[in-house]
Amino acid sequence: MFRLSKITDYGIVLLAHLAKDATESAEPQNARELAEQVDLPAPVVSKVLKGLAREGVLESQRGAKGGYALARAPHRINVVEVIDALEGAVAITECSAGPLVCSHEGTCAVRDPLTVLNTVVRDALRAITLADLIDPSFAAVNLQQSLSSSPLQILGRTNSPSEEFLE
Amino acid sequence: MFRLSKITDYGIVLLAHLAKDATESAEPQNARELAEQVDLPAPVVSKVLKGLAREGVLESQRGAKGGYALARAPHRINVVEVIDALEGAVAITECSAGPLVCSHEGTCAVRDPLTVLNTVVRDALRAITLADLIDPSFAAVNLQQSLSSSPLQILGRTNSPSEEFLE
DNA sequence: ATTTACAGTACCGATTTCGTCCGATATAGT
DNA sequence: ACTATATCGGACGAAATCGGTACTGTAAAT
Repeated sequence: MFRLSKITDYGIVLLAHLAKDATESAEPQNARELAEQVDLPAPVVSKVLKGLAREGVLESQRGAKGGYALARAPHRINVVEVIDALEGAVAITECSAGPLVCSHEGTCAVRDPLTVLNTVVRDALRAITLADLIDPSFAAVNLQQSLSSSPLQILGRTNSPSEEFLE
Repeated sequence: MFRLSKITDYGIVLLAHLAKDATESAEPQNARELAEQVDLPAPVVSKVLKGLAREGVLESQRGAKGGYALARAPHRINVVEVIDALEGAVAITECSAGPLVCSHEGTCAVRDPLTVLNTVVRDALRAITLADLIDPSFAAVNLQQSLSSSPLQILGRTNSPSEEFLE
């Protein structure tokens, strides 16, 4: 299905890296060193960090001894913020391109439901924070649990899903 | 954030259209007529329908009087199936391109969590069916509810999210 | 003043996506 | 059998997007 851009992927890796070292060192880390540690080209890392700083996920310190540091504690930075910062908060669909798609019936029949889809996905990702990403126990536990439960049950719907899909 | 490709968007629109007429007419609808009804170029519609048929979301009938029909009832076709059929089930990230990203620490620290992200998103979309998309009450109800609840609560986590985000 | 490091932007190459087209194959009706 | 109708499968070209680089400007520390 849809995937994140590499830039966003890098952003998550970089933030996770910063989050792990965020315990004591309140000192900002500069882009070049960070690039070495993560083994990515320095210009790219710089670009990613700039984007995150512009949107308030990171705080930047200019000049000598400058660098980047998390703007908040890891558990208060969620994944949607990161994605929005690096890919510009585009929605799940862009009806903008085809305004006449549903012209024969006035307003499109699935536009509203698609925004619901969008909201569901965003909510799911908003619930995951940087702290979760660097928590070794997070992956194992949730991967298992999510197999037996459907997130939308919480919306009051029990539409008996997902036994008949092979994937 | 990440968005669906146009092809997938068209696919959802087409399926919703078919689902609405699926009540009685078990007769297949041909691509050309469908294209007119939805006001999309015929070759594109054809391509989309082909993809959906190949993956078993639609059933195709060749020859004269041929066309496409839903392979199952609308409530048994979910959104993830549609996306997988039309975009090839690519994952949320593609580490394949940069195998050395995390070489300095052996295995990447965030790979597993990212797969969790992927699972969460897929589960959220799997819970939504074609029947939901054409149900007028679906959008209004869930848009409202999803604002006050976090899908991940169901995973046994209560990490008190989302009051501090402006979006 | 000099050095360090972020800020912003512009740019090019590569990749992906979008839409189209064509020959082959299967079915229905005459 | 023949013909008209439709899907099947793949290939192709143009357009848009993405990934990565480079360059100039600005701010802070010594």
